[in-house]
Amino acid sequence: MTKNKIIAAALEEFAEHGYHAATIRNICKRAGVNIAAINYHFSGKAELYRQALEMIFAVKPPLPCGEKIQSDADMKSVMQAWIRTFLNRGNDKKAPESQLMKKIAHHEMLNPSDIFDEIIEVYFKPDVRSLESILRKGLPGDTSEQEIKTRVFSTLGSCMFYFFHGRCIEKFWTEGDFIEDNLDMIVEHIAAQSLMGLKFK
Amino acid sequence: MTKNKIIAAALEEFAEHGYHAATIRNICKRAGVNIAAINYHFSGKAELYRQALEMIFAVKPPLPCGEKIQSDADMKSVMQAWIRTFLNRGNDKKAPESQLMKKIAHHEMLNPSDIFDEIIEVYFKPDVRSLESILRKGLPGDTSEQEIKTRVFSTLGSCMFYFFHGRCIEKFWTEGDFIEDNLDMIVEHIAAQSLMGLKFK
DNA sequence: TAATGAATGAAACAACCGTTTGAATAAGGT
DNA sequence: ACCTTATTCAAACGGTTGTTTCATTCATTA
Repeated sequence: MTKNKIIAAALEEFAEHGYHAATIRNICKRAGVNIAAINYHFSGKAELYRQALEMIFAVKPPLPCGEKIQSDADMKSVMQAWIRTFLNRGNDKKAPESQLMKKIAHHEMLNPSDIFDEIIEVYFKPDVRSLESILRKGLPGDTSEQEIKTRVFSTLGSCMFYFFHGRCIEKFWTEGDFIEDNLDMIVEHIAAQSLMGLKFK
Repeated sequence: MTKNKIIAAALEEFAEHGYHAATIRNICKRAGVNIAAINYHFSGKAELYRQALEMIFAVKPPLPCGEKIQSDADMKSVMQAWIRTFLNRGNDKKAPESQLMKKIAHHEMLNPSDIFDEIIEVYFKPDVRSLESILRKGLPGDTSEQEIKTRVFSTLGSCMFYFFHGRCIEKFWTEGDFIEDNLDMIVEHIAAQSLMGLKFK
């Protein structure tokens, strides 16, 4: 199917260069189709991008929330599961397109298109709400909203750093894949920091 | 001075759109000069970008390191100072160009130019080393290098989240400037998480 | 087999990019 | 005043972008 070949090539091109810097000539060369195919199968570059994003963000493994937490041990394991699943979203060995999703998301984070607001709303915001619900399980009822937000952001920050800037880490210390080699320790450490001072109640 | 006007306009344009998407026609319109001035005063777009980056990354407030830490209280205050200064790098009210630096750094993080490796080396890596030296002051001598790195990255992650994605935070919960309104609490919270389980020795 | 609509292909389109040209102007020294 | 140099300007350059055109090929159905 020509349409699928184009979308697959487009995802690679958009992931590498972002929307503006990507060219339909490169996309067509990758896909092995004629340039005119873009305006035939889609109505143009913009619509191709929209459909490509719709496809890459279509499926996502669900993140655990705090609903069924009944103890401190639950809280710890659910938090670790949340972090692990979040990090895995951009590095799923069984799903090579996860890497493309991560790169495209990174481009969009810097240079948001009209579609991205919707993606944040549908794809990303529920995950943050899940994280929030986990933390609330361990926070006193009278905790200020600001403190809750700060805790959420700090956890999210650590995760997003590994999620987005993972490849940049190599520039500082390591040779090889630091994250993959130390994933268990990283997850445990972020979880421990996130749950610092918290007790199930 | 025409050259300065061009650089000032270029910094705004590069910050907003990144190197590739920025156009010299827009830069010249901003600066109120003719298009040919770019190739007269500089040798082209690339050299203009190089000089603009050299200017915006020229000065940076130094970050404290762990050298003179003598107690747990020192460790806490130095860590808080490090975090506060780091966050302030991209939000200095007394230096409006800090916002431009932050945006340009963000673009470079995604789409690194040849110059960026040098900037990381000269501008950014020493800061990470400072953070590392602070943490080492509270870690047992037999702590594994992996754990030290993980601690550094987690702290760095929280900071960089607020540094880079601060404006994106509003999309989730808040109206207004969450970071500025709650800076003290954020700094204290990140510091507390970072020093979790650490004791001066 | 003939006819119809979908899909592809080579070539050209206007618009924009960074860069260059060459003439016009401004500034400074003798 | 003059000459020399530095600076500005409008216009055009070649190249690349997304898009369009229109003839050709392919697949399907009658």
